Amino acid sequence: MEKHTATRLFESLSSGVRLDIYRLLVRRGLDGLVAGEIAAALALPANSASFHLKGMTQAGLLTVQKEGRFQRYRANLPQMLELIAYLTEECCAGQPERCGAPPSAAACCPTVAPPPIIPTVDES
Amino acid sequence: MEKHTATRLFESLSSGVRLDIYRLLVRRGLDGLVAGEIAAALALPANSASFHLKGMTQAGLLTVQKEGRFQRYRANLPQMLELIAYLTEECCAGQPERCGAPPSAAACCPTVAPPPIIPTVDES
DNA sequence: TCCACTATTCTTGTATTGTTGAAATATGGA
DNA sequence: TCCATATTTCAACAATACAAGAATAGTGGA
Repeated sequence: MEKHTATRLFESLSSGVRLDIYRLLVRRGLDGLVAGEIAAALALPANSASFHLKGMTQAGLLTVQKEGRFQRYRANLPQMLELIAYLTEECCAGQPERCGAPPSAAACCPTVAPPPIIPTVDES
Repeated sequence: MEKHTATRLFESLSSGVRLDIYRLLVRRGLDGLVAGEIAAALALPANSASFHLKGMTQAGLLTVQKEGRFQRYRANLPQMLELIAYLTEECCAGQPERCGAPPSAAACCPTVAPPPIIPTVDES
């Protein structure tokens, strides 16, 4: 994943309105919701909802499907998994045992070649 | 997790500079880096690095520890796991089997190819 | 004490984002 | 065709974020 893609996804989730939209759609899963339902559920003006839905879709966070005069939006979960993988890439320099996170997080250390860590002073 | 906490975390990751800082610190794991090393590694002016580090720390994305005249920063991985859990709460209306995998597990285990959680609508 | 080093804070200018109301586009039915 | 519904686009304004330079605070050694 490219950095620009990642920052666009995070930016999409950095507003309360868009975070609400995303979580609502995550809960709906496959069913998704049409634009009007989303606006109604969150008490948003239609144009405001449309503004955010467009941005989230362009960022890759949502998918949209035309249904007559409705637009059905769904959360793009695989994209979210890629984002998390990008975020935790080369976690703990590929040494899971050094990972300071709980056991469930130890799995965030993929078995990739040791990364080119910047030269640093060897602290104790 | 409260919504405001989540949006602040996402906002922290929505700039290229801060995303670079976070990923750098994720790779360093428990060792972390002091402010000057971070600025040097990313070719940032010291005041710019300090500005972003402060924001990320206040958001809860990083932790900081004083070491003499140095400030050692580390990625707050447990907080990231909480964030992911918040994001995928009640995924698919509480029927995770419809996703193909538990979100919390899938989120932090991208060692295998990301599973097709939801068959997304073809957006091309 | 003075000095070098580390890091942060302050200030200013610029750019971007979010919200609102009004208008426009697209679809399906009478 | 005409009309109601669903959604998007446009325009304007306030609010906020970012970057860079200068100045300030804290630490440790000579």
